Amino acid sequence: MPKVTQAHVDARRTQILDAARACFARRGLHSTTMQDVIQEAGLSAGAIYSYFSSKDELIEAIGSARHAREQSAIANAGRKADVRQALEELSRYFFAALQDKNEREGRRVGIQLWAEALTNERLLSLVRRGVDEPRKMLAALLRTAQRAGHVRADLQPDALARALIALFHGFVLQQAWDKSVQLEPFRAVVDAALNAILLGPLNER
Amino acid sequence: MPKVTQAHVDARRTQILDAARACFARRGLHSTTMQDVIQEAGLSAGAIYSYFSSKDELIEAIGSARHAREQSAIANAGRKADVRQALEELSRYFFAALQDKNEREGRRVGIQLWAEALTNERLLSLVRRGVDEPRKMLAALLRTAQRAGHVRADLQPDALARALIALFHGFVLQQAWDKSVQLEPFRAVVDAALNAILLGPLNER
Amino acid sequence: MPKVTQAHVDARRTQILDAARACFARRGLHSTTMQDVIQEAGLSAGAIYSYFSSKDELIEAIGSARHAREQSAIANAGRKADVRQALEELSRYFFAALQDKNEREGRRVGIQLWAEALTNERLLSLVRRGVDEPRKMLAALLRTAQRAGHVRADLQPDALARALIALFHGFVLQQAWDKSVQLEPFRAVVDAALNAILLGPLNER
Amino acid sequence: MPKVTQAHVDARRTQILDAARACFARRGLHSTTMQDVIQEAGLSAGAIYSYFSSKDELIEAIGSARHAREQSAIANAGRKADVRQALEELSRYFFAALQDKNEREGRRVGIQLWAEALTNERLLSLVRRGVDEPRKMLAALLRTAQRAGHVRADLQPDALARALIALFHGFVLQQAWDKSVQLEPFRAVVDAALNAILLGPLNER
DNA sequence: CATGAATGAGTGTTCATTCAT
DNA sequence: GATGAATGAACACTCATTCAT
Repeated sequence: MPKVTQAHVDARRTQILDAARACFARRGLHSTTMQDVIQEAGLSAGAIYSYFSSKDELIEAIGSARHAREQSAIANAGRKADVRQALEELSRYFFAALQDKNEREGRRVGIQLWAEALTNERLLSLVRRGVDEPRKMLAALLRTAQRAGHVRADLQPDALARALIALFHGFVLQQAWDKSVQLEPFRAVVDAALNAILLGPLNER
Repeated sequence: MPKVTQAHVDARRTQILDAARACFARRGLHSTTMQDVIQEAGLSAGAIYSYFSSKDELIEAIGSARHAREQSAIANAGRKADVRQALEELSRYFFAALQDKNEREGRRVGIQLWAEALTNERLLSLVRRGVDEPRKMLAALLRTAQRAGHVRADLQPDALARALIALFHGFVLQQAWDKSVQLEPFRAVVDAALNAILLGPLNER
Repeated sequence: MPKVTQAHVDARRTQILDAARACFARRGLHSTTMQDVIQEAGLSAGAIYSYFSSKDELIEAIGSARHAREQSAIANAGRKADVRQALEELSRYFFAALQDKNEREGRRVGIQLWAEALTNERLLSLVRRGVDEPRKMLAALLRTAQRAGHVRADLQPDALARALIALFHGFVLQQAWDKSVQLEPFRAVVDAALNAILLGPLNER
Repeated sequence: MPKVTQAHVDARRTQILDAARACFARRGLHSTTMQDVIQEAGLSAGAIYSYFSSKDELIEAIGSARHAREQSAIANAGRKADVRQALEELSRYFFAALQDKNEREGRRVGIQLWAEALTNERLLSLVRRGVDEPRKMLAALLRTAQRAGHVRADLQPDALARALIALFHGFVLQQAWDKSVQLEPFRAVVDAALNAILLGPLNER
């Protein structure tokens, strides 16, 4: 019977990841020293290294956690049978996340992971999955709708899915660069875009 | 009379910036050492430091050059009086740039500058101007068209401009993460989106 | 009345020393971490530190045990009144030890202790006694034989003893560096050398 | 035309190796920190690492230099056609080296390399060659002499060679552990042993 | 001017040891 | 007693930058 429960291990890992995320958001992936993380976490170097074997692993773990969270949220939204409902749900989720001040740190780190992925194989595969999984889900959704005549026939579902993802990624960037950027007007544009995609009775109202 | 002409100075600067860009694209802003740049440029440490006073300045200069190039291209396109023509010109420019294999390095470095901007004031202001100037230009264009009834009245020109920029930024990311991503289908979606924005006789054909 | 018997304490100490010896032989005195020893022993850090107060003490204890074992074996052999018998007994003991696969670990660690002794006073005194005690014993033996005319008069008993010890140490090294080294031919040479030392009727047969 | 000559590079390497050797002899291979070597050499960390890429490489280079020196000395001695002359030459060389106070450091480090070789493949191959090359040379010498009837027929030349090497290695150890050990009496024993090996008229005087 | 050897503060990481549970 | 998570000083090594030649 272990004296230290799995719950304790999880708590420590979370504590460390939270500290690392805060530091990375504040000073950047590379300017953050392990010393920074150590202080922020209120632990010792040894303690941190007994949970994560390197700074890179810490970075990867943050990317992983981020990926997992997004994935489950997206998968949830995608379960809606109705295209419009699913898209609305996804839109709701993303805009809610974008509004969330607590998520700000996470988004700032996320952007750094996007850049880091360009020169880090493991992060690249993580980031790719973060694009590919939602893209496939969205594309499947749109393809079904397209067959039923609810989506313009001249557009590729896959490209549409990519465009929606690009829209969100691009907005995450703009918001990170400028806190004063307004979410609502942008949301109206996205909703209009979604409506423009959808045809038929759905589109009438 | 300077022994070293301005032309020579410019050539050296360009040589160094090209070398740095190649290194940054290959190994990342932070993993690239000055030694890497020195070797790639085929110069000495001293030579490089006589043109740029620090690695940061090198990075900033690359960002600046990138900004300047984009700005002039965009300004050019924006000169068209006709909204549709202007948008088509911009779309043409961006997709041409995206297709350009020689620009691949530049885009990879660009993404890293986006991330770096989050923790580097000078880069942040550069990146912001890279968003704000095109945004203002686009927004002005769309506002004019909107007054003339050629753009849906329910959408804010500024938000529309942001969305178009987000779309491009997002696609730059996807393309950088996955070389196999197809440009054409995406372009069709963007064109459809642009058309959806534009109303009236312009939209008929 | 102690709850923990001396027998139990001894067993634990032996268990720890065996584990440490195995690790030291495998990875070297310095590359072996206490964690390695802890795992090999199947105990906890705390348990080990309650028997040995430091890694250095562990090393010293291994040296001590090694010294004690050799000393008693040599002392036994030296009890033979007859020089030839004593030398044969010693030769037998050393070559038997050298043949013993189980002793291989011990010899590997022993060599490391020889090196360590150069910078560790306590080990140095241990190693010195490991040379001096056999040397004095051998020298006394040879001196007696010399007085009886059984050993060449022109050689110093003490230097002869040193040479015999050097011969064995040197061979321990060669064997440790190369497992394929043959013992028998070397033994023949040592026996010839011993015979060359001994004169008179002893040497006749 | 390089501003820095090969001679300068060699001088720096020697300077660093000398400093490292001094430190290693004084405090041991493992207790010596790179900081120690840096101070002893009177250089900076960076300077040292531009000549040797790691502490291990420094250690190996010292081993290599030691090996090279011994090898050439031994090869020289072995050139004598006459067995007795060659053996005397070798004996002279080794005892001269053993007497040399300046070589004391080198011998102390050499012993540590012997131990290190047990857990370091590269050092092992170096140390092995340090045994095998002299052994083969000696064995060839003895084999020739044996065929001419000048060496006892019942002893294997190779084992004899090993024994001579063992004798020297063993004495290096004893001398390192105890500075007061006398060289002369030991030398008399070795000479006697060499004579015992050699037969015929050579052996008469 | 140009060079590139030299600098040295700073980095990520390790590991012998401790001590709260 | 026994445990093993936690400590933190110490380590090998890097790299942006300088400056004597």
